[in-house]
Amino acid sequence: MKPVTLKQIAEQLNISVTTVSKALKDYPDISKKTKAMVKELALTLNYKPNSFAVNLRTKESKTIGLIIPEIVHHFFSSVIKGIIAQAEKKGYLVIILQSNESYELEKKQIDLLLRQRVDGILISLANGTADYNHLTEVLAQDKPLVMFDKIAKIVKCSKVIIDDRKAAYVATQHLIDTGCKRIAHFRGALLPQNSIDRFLGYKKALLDNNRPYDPSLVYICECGDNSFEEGKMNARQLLKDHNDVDGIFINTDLVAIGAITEFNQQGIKIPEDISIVGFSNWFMSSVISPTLTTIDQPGYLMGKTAFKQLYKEMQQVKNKKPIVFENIVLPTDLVKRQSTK
Amino acid sequence: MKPVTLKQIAEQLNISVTTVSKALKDYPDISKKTKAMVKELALTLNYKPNSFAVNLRTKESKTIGLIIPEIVHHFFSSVIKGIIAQAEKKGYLVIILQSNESYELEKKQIDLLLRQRVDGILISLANGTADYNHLTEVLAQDKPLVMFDKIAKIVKCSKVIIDDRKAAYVATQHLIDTGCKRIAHFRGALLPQNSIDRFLGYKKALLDNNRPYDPSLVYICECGDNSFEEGKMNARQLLKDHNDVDGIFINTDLVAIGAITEFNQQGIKIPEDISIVGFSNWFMSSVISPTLTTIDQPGYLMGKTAFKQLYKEMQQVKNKKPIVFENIVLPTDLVKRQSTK
DNA sequence: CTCCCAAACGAAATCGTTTTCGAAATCAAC
DNA sequence: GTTGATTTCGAAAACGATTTCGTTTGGGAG
Repeated sequence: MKPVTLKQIAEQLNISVTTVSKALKDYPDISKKTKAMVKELALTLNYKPNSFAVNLRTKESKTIGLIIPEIVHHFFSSVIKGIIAQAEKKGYLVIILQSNESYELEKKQIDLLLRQRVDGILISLANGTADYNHLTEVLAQDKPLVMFDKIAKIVKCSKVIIDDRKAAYVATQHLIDTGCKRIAHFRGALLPQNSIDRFLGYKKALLDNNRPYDPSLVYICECGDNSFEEGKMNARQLLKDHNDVDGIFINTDLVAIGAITEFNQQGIKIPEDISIVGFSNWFMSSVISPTLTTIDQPGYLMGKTAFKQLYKEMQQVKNKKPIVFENIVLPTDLVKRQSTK
Repeated sequence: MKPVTLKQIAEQLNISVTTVSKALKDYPDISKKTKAMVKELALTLNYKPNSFAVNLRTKESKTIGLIIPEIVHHFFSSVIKGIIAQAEKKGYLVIILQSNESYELEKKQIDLLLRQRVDGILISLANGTADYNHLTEVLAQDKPLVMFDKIAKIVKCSKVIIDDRKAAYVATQHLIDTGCKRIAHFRGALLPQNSIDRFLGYKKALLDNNRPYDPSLVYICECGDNSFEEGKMNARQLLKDHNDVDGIFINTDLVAIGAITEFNQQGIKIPEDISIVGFSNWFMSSVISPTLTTIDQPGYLMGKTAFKQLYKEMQQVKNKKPIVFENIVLPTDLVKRQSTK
């Protein structure tokens, strides 16, 4: 009933706990005979080391924490999958917490993870996070912290991101290259770095092509939930405000799909009347009609890369070496489909 | 740098570790003055109890394990969200593992979780799982185990499910009621209980309405990955095999959406030529054109409920009471949309 | 002044491992 | 038969907290 301990094995074999421990870990100073004996009994008793005791001694938990704004989200769940897969390979377990885009929660969760003595933390910031003391506290303890996707440039730690600005630039340039004259932008929330960078890429592409930048063509959503509904709303508003827009670069595929749906319903033709480029390459974008031109954002790879970097840093800490921060930028691709000419 | 311990606090205040521990936990035999002193220093030193040490003594980890076949999946990620939200409320952390539909992995992961001494386990079975020794091992240790969604009826533990058979019956009946004469079924993989029950519901609805059951109308997919492509393939095959089918009940929304796309491309009209009912009420099904009639499967609620049941059982164990198993069946709804008349 | 009781604190055992440092035993060599 | 080296094992001290019993102290009652 109660889990088997080293002590019980030792007593049954009339040897010491020390010997049992060493035998199971193949220490060289234990005879083959004893080792065989111990291992066999351990197996039949179904012995499993008590991780608390092990961790307490070794000061390693073989566990990492993951804080993410939202789990039910294709991109983020791909990231999670990448992280978990990679972590498992290296023998690490992952504790997942969802910040719900709340700074307060995020703070509490960092605290929880530190109490839990995780070996490292992966985090994608909540939109509301503007103060970084909870993060620097982690770093001050020499505990590896890697930020991904939604990061804060100011915090001195490793980061795994895509080049949002460049990707947005490419997306906008594509609209220009395919003949769009007046290009709008659905940007979503105001604050997150993603939103800022994508907006800047959009703006720069316009200016580099000697197009005027018109702020009234940029649609901001205070609610900023990047929803299907947001896309429909913005599309409706756009049709009211400007009848001359013939291209839109949209922050997120889901919003873009909302917009497409609205345009379809109102009889606006895509791409003849309006071209659309989305962002994420959510797999649904190849299913919608018309299929959506978009920027491919490699979620699984990002998760995998983020864990690899965290692992590297955990090794550095283990070897008493200083942590070397890295800034990893993953490539993105423009996926051309039917929503642009 | 290294985390603060009770000992350090004790030394700074010239009192014993015992007193510090008791003060922080508000034992009645410590004076208010000492308590205040200790608590203040603990705060300024940013003391966080070492969870390993605590767990080792108390034999509670305040951690549960979650094994799920696939994370990147709208239904499952909703379940995860429900579980995590509820767990956090009760002060539990969640370790997530993905079995990738592999029995071998699932077995290893159960072992991992037992080593980790989690207080309980939530699991949705892999399709390949047919042997349940790894699960009964958990139960034999008096460790709460709750299965959800993809369960094994044979295992004696609590389960949270929907009534797949009934839901499928309702779906099929709806096709019959709206005038379909010959109704096919895309069933996906052969093994999982879900697939079996939905098939049985489909069959029973036919027989109850004096319709012949024709096995050639049931499409099985050995790959059984419930993909968009599977839907397209099955649809293509169906058009070749039977030109008289005018209704399909499909195992999963994603497959249904694949089928719809194929039918759209081939000029088959929905619902005029063929009516379709899906399963899940994935939010994309209200976005596709035509919108998809489907069975609403409450993922978030299922996660929440599963954790609540697990929590109840963990309390029972804590209070040395026998675990009471429960079978919880959550309600489903038929959501009528454009893909049926 | 004694006795007793309550309030306030501490010593020590415990949880289950790991690891250092000796100690015992075996064996070979001289 | 002594010495030295090699195997093979164990005692004991950690790791950081919790908790059971004592022990001390002070004050009040008699």
